[in-house]
Amino acid sequence: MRKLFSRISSLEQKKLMKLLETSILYYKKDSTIFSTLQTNMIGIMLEGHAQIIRTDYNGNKTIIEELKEEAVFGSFISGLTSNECDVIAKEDCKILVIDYDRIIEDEKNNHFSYYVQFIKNLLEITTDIIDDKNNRIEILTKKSIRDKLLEYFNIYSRKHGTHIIYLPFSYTDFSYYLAVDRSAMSRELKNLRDEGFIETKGKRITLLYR
Amino acid sequence: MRKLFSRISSLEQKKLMKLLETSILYYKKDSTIFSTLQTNMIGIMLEGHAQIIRTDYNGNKTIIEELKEEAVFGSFISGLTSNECDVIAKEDCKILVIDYDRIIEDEKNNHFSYYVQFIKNLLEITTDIIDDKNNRIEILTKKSIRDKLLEYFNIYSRKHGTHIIYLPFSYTDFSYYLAVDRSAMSRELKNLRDEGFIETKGKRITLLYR
DNA sequence: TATAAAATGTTGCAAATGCAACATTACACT
DNA sequence: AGTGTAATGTTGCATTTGCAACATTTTATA
Repeated sequence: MRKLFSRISSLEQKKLMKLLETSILYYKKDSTIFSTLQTNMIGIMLEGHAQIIRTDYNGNKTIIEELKEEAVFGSFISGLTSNECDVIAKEDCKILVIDYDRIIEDEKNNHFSYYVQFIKNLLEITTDIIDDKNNRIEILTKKSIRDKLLEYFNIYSRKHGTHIIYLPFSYTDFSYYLAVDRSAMSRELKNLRDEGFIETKGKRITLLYR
Repeated sequence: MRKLFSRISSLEQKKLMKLLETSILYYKKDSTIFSTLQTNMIGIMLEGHAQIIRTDYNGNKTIIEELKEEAVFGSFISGLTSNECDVIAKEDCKILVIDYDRIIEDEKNNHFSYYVQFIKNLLEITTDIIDDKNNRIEILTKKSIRDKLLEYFNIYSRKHGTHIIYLPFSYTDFSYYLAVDRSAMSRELKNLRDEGFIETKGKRITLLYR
């Protein structure tokens, strides 16, 4: 994962945070970090662990994203706008908050090299995010559950250069990621097993084709 | 739409293009601009009009994106990686090509204010793109065709602040965007009409609910 | 304006999937 | 270790959707 402060020394980092008038916020376990309202804010998880959670009209909760250390998040990144999403601290968290508009609008900081580096890092992170979103869209546009699974496997396999997949989330969350019914997905995984395309053991899936 | 060269004078723009060693390429109508291979390149359509087109294993072609003047495109933006996508000129085109790696890696240019402005512009464009991708994902994750349509309508309506929708593409392409069968979508639109939720006339859809 | 080509509308049918309900297993917490 | 909770596996059934085939309308092009 790319980092927001790579190629920036800790001294420069301090100057930068002064420049951007960032603030550091602390949250206790189980407290709400962001609600939908705050917009144009970028959060960087310095310490701790949180989850972006959506609650739909039925009250069902789904984990949209896991936020570990170094994770960058915010409304414009995660698509929180107009959705009923909250960011909930699963441990005590220390979060750096930056006003996105300040980054873009201020011109007086342009001559600080570390400031430019910071923006480049942010640009790299956003293009990585686009890449992830493109992958998900590629998967979601497949018509059948089988094709969605296989596309996920292909992308994972290509990215990691391996035929053994370790699911980074539970099967329940996996079905949400693919936007299909969990039990139907389970059925299709069984079909793929029976037909000899894959082997599974827990969250490890081995691709047997090709 | 945001522009890559906003807040940059034409003189600075020239300097910038020298700095980044950009090149301007000309393409005749119906010629192929990008094939899948070229990666890490950003294209800016200066003059003309092109389409990003995917050809699947059946030979079916679908328009992924329309590229009009000022449009920014490239593998990392459009998810062209590993897909059978081509960019085809529909008119004679004049395209500015920039090596993305050069933007990110070079540090010697950091002190040019217009260079920083350029990167900021690029950052803004990428965050806008993320926003679009998030919207599409939001739509694609709906289970039924009806819900996909309604979600599209809602997002459009919110963005444009109107209850009258002018589809920016054909119904055929619309069904591709929603990743559903065209005839099934047509059927569902008819249902929505019959139930009094919408009125349609060509590509104009009027929302009657709420 | 004529004609071909593309887009759109419509329908029957088969197949895939969502849904619900329940059994079984894994996991977390005390 | 024991107990409650969450995750996963399984299956029948109703519904939705994709697919195919064709009619009709619109658009593009000579």
